[in-house]
Amino acid sequence: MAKKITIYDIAREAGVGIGTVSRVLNNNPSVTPETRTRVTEVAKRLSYQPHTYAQRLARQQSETISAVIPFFTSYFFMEVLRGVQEKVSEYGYDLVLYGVEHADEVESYVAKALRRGKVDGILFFSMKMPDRVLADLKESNLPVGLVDAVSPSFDSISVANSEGAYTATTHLLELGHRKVGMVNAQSMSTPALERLQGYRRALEEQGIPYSDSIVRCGKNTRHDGFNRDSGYEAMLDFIAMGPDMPNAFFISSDIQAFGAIAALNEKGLRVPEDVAMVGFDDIELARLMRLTTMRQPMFQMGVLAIERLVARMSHPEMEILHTTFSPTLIVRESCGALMTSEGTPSAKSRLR
Amino acid sequence: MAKKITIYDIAREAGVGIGTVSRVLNNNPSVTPETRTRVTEVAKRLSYQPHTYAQRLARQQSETISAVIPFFTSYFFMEVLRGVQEKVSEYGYDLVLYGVEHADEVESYVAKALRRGKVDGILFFSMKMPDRVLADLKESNLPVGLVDAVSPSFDSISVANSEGAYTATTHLLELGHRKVGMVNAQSMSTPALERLQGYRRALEEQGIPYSDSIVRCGKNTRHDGFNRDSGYEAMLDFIAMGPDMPNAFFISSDIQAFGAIAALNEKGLRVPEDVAMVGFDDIELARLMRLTTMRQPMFQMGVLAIERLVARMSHPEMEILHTTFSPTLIVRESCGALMTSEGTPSAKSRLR
DNA sequence: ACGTTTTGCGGAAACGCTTCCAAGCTTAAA
DNA sequence: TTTAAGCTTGGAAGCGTTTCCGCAAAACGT
Repeated sequence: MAKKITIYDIAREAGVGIGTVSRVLNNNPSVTPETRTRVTEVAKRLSYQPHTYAQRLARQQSETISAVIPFFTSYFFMEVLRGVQEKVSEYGYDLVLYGVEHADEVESYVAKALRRGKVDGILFFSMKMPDRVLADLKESNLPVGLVDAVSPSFDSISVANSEGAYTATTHLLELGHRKVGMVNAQSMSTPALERLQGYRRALEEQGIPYSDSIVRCGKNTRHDGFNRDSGYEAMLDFIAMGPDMPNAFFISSDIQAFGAIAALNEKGLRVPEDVAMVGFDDIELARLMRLTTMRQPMFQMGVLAIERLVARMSHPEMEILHTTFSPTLIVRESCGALMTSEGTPSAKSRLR
Repeated sequence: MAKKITIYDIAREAGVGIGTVSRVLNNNPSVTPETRTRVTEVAKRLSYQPHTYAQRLARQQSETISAVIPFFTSYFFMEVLRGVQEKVSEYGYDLVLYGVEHADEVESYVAKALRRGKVDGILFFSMKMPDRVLADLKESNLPVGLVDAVSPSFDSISVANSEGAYTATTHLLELGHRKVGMVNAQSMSTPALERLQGYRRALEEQGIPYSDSIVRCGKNTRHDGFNRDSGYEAMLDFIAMGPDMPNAFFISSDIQAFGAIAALNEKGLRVPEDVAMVGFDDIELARLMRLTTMRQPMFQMGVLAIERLVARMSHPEMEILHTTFSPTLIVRESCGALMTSEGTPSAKSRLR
């Protein structure tokens, strides 16, 4: 390792004081152009690199934002994270990533993050946090943003889950389906709960009684049930109902919808001919699979989350802002809306 | 913000010196049990949190590992990153993430990362770096690991691309296909190039002349062409060949294969009945899509990358290690191997 | 009883920066 | 010419730790 160069080396070499060196390096205007160039040149010649942590200690700020994500890797988070990452680097901050699996990990993480000065701001993704943690967070005055979660005390970016589910279900209803089932995720999850509500509301609005018997959730709990296998299991369960099985489904995530399609195909049933469905998320592969779904502006949510957080970092007293995106219905073929009059999918469309 | 508590506050409150406080906090054994408990109690009472950056400055190390990733978000990287993240937090390091789009960004990033003490180690993903950058990196003595890339001067974790392509192509050949085309990614990309070589070798080994005319790459260059649209475009191009079109394809990534399938379906062609194909990666959805593919142990690659990096951080003089994983052939239905004797896919299988 | 070692501890120094203050020099105003 | 007001500048102080050095007291050996 080449010997470490500090501002003292530069000062000596350039025949100035360390204060001047620091001023030059930080573009402080009160330095004559001559001194400035001299110092700059020496710095370049010695290929000086400031010590990040010394700066952070002296400046009392970290230039770091952290993101706390449950179930690291799921298409939804990845997409949001892309927006986050882009914006973070645009602002010149560092992005440190924490993946947590259980609620207790959040707690221990928060404790660490609260180490004075460690981060300038934190983004929590889809986390349901214990009240005590929320209180600690609030008391610490650390800028915090919530993504896909809501709490009165912090800024949040979320999606109108209930509304989206309502739209999806209504779409199916308007297509003439009377028996619309739902494949849901684990009911402990807030988005899952909200989507269930929207589904229910749509049904009731059309005078169709809600029934627990046609709402299922697979047993696989990974990612709170927002996974392929949970959808697969749930659909297998439905198929076992025989003729009583619903012929249309609102499915609480695209990835579960893919699992459901797999289950249907295995049993010789086809989408949308035999079963119509609408998903939720609009992940990249939904387009490929021709899945009708509710689009969430994931990338944009990530971008906005950082913009908001940065704004709060500079204006801590800013009023708390909650932004809810309304998912939009993307009609593809899985809902059957694009079927030709003969009852077969249009030329472009064949879902398996 | 509650007033900041420092070791001085603890020292005063506990009636000891700061040295002792520090020793207690760092589990240095030369402190009597009584003093230790007294200090510990005071620390807890004041809910002391050490200042991370002061520690890093004094200790001269960052407890941070960074990952530099091109094209943030692609299934491959995400999966590897999951392994990385898991291991990093197990070791108690911070993970800071950099997404870069162009080679020049890498350069400026490396410059920043080399700021003394900023990170304890860096992982580069699938990056082809200018020699000068490699030299700088080497000279800096900073522990570096390469994932999905190789260079003589650094540890690396990669996949036997050529071998994998060879296996995939051979599989198709053994199934009786004589005209096997290839959908490739951008040829600037090393993995793409290596996969092409493997494909070619397989052909030649079976006495089939290689022909440029049945190797295509879509124009979409996002992610170096490892994306859905590039596969879609390439396949459309093939279809335009009419009867001369190959009836089997090795496709350089699963995601491209999905695009290719979409193109085929649009034109009324079916997989595997009309066209057989083998992909590469085995991303989660490959299973769902019944795509025969070459599996890369992505998660495990991430884990190993960190283990290796941490090992190098403690033993800088350790001999440089290159690990190459051999992808394994996962036979599903897209290759046609599972067709029943009647020439139709088996019960479970229907790829569109 | 008296050296000699060991143990526990206090606090200065160091880590490498930013920032503030005082001082030297100019330049402008009176 | 004198005084006031700007500029530049050097360097001390401060950020919150860790660590090293030295000292006193305790433990040990004889």
